[in-house]
Order: sequence, then C-alpha cells, then structure tokens
Amino acid sequence: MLGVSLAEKRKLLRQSLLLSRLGDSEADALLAYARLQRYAAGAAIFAKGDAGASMMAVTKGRVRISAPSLEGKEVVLNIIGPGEVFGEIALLDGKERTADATAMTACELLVLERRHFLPVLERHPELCLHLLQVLCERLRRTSEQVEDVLFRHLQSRLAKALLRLAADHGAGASAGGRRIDLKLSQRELGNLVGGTRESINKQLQAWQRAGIIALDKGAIVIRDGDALEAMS
Amino acid sequence: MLGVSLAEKRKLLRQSLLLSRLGDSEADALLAYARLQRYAAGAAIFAKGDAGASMMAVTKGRVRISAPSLEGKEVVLNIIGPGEVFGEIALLDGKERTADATAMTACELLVLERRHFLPVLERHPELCLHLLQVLCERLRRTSEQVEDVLFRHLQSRLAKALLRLAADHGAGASAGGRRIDLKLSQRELGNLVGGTRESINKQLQAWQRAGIIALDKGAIVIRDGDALEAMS
DNA sequence: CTCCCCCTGTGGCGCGCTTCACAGGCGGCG
DNA sequence: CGCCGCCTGTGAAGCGCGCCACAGGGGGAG
Repeated sequence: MLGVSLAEKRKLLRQSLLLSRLGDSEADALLAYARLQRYAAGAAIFAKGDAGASMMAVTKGRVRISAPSLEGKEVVLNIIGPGEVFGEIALLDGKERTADATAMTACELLVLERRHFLPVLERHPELCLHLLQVLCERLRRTSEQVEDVLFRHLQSRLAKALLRLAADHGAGASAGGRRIDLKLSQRELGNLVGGTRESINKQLQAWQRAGIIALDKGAIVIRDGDALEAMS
Repeated sequence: MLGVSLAEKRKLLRQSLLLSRLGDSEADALLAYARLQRYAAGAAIFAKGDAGASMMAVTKGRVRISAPSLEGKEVVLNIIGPGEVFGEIALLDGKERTADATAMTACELLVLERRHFLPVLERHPELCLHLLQVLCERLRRTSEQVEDVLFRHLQSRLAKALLRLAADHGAGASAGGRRIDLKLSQRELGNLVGGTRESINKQLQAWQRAGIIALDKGAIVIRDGDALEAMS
C-alpha cells in the first residue's frame, strides 16, 4: 500500500464508472480497505489459473486481459482503460482467474478484496445491480466475439477492431482521420482479432495502398472509416 | 397464463437452481406475477434483437440458445435444461435479446418480467448475489468458447462437446458406455462446435471406426471416454 | 401411397489462413 | 560499440475445413 491520502483515493475511486454511484459513506467503507498498487509497463498483474480473490479498478494506464494457449498463442479478450474495472469474476465467485492480466503501460490500480467487498455488496443493492449491468455488458461483448470468430473473416474482424480501438482509445480527429495511438504491435493486433501477425500485416498493407488507412510510426490513422464500416 | 395453482407454481419454481434459495414469502411475491407458458417442439421463444424484458426458468423440456449469421448459419451458444434459467441478460439490462431461443422439445417455462423482478431483486441481496454467480458462470463458459474456437481444431472441440453433452444431458451408463440421447442432428452438433454437418459426419465416422463411439439410431454412445478426453 | 424435406454418408475441389523462411530496421543493454 | 531481441514487410508452401455434388433413407403431409 502506498502512502496516499484518503481524499486522493476517494477521488480516484470516483473516476471508476462502476463505483461512482456509491454514497460517501459507502465509498469510504471500501476505500479504507482498497490498496493502491502500481505496475510497470509489461508487468504481469495476475495469470489465468491463479486463486485471485480481488478485483481492480484502473486509475491510470491500460491493462490487457488475455488468454494463453498451450502452444504459446494468445487471445486478447479485452483492453481496460482508466475508469474501468477488471477481475470481477474471480472476486464474485471466488474461483480461479479465467485470464491473464498484464500492464500494457505503467499502471495504477485500486485493488478491492473479496472479503472486504462482499459485505458492502450485501448492504448495497444499488451497487449490486450496477455490477449486474457490468457483467451483462461483458457477456454481450463476449458472445459477440464468439459470433465474430465463427461467422466473419479476418478482414472483417480486423476492420471492426480498428473502429472499436479508434472509438474507445483513439485520440480525436487529427489531420486526415482518427488516429489510434495505442502502441499495438501487429502481433498484438493479431491476438486481438484471432489471427497471425503476418495476416494482419498483409491486410494493413492492402488497406494502406487503398488509402483506407495510414501507418505512421506505429500508430494507425483511419482515413476512410466508412470503408472499414462497410467491411465490418 | 395457464390455470395452474399457486402451490404447483411454487413447486416448479423450487426446482429452479437460481431461485431455489428464496424464502416462501419472496417466492410467493415472484410467483404472483410469474406466467407459466408452454411451447411446442421447434417453436421460437424469442429472437435476437427482440426487445424482451423477461427471463425464463425451464421447468420441463429443453431450450436451444443460438445466434444466427447473415448467411443463414447458426452457432448454438447453450442448451438449457430443467432447473436452469435463460434470458437473464435482457431482463437485467433491459436491452435487446442477444440470441435466439428455440424450444428443442415441448417445453414448459416460468416467465418472470423485468418490472416484477427488479423490485424483488432490490429487496433481496442474496438473490442478487446468486444472480451474480450465474452470470459469472456464463461468462466463464463463453470466454472458454472463444478460446476453444481460436485455439482448438474441430476434432478437439467436438470431443469436448460430446463429453459435455454426456455429462449434462446423458442417460447414465448403458451397455458399453455413456449414451447421449438428445436427438441432435449432425447439423446441430456442427452448430454447437462451429463446424459444418459434413465435417462432423466425417469425424464421427472416423471415431466409430476406431471404436471410440457408436452411432445408434440418432443417439451417440461413448465407448471410450478416455480417448475423447485425450483429444479434447 | 406418393411427394418432399430433412436426415446421414462420402468424395473432391478450393479458399483462407497459418506456417515457414528470409530480409532489414530500431532500441536497449552489457 | 556490437549484439540481441523485438519489430515490420513479403513471398511461397501447406493444411484444415468449408463448400459442392451426389446418393440413399425415413417420416410427415396430402
């Protein structure tokens, strides 16, 4: 636990979309127990199979949620930014973590333990209902991912992923289009859509030649969002 | 609504794993509003995109939860049997249904409406927590499905599906192995694992020739579960 | 009974994507 | 500084599986 004032922690907690609707007293009840924790870029936060019983709210940085395969492949299930939470599942049911969590950048997280969180949850139906919303949203996303992988081709999935990245993490419209500034390697992009680095590269090159996107020192600029939309 | 006594409805509700932990008074509160509804085999219960705001508990029969693609393909996301619930997502967040629900056999369902359920939920944290468990379980399942589709070959997914079907819906050990008696066509099996009817047929034939399974008038008998386990 | 639809069963071709192989660039670290 | 590990970029080969084609069977509707 780092030496951070209660007031500062409360401010951080307020940023979290999930927890923002707590009253002051409840927020303080949680905060008394919440740990503030930092991770360096690339650090592992937890691994699939761990017996974790906590959930995290991101206050700074970006976290990758992914699942590894036996042969060393990996799917990225989600990318979590400031104000969002992850790891709720293990907190709620007390079982193993279902995926890896890795700090993509330097991160600052508020960590809430199951044993502290559950009592608060029982006394606060609104919080409980809100958590249900979060899980529903996740479930919608994940089902959609199943459908996408089974029904759509790589091209379509990639187009969709770019649009989503631009919407969720993009810097606003710069010269000539929306810019995705997450420094995602093509390999990571592949893991995000369920394809190989090579396939991603070829598709991006083709789109660049067609003037649909531009590749600019690791960032991707969407020049023709409509074209991507049409393919997705 | 069918003319069924309160006592009978309560008995049905008790079977539902989700709702079984309500006290009598709460159960009655819900039951006053719960509709009992029947569907013929093959009937559509709801469709993806519908503005449904209810959830169902299966008391008799079996329901297929699936998602259609534009080109007429379909993924089966789940098969719901007696004592289980489905459709919670739309009930909880009030948005569109994420999938189709179809009666695989003649069915009897208890239908709970959002406007009746939410108030009960707010007054009963235990129920709320239990619902969170259900959603967590779903989320684990669905994530696993994503991983399976991306990492495993059809053979492996099919082996896994057969084992799961045997465990969840199988009639106990009959002569020479566990028997899967759901009358699933090979096409439906294909939809369950994300493959075509033809591929499923070829794989099943190969396994039958190897003595791993037996096909017996539409049912599948698992003769060598260990072999399947090894492939899955 | 006949027709029709959906089922199982099986072979072959083709496409999408992975895998492999190789080349060159850039940043960090001893 | 040079090495090493990561990155991007690109062509060629291979494979899993979808798609097509065709054949025969059984059950429900007329």
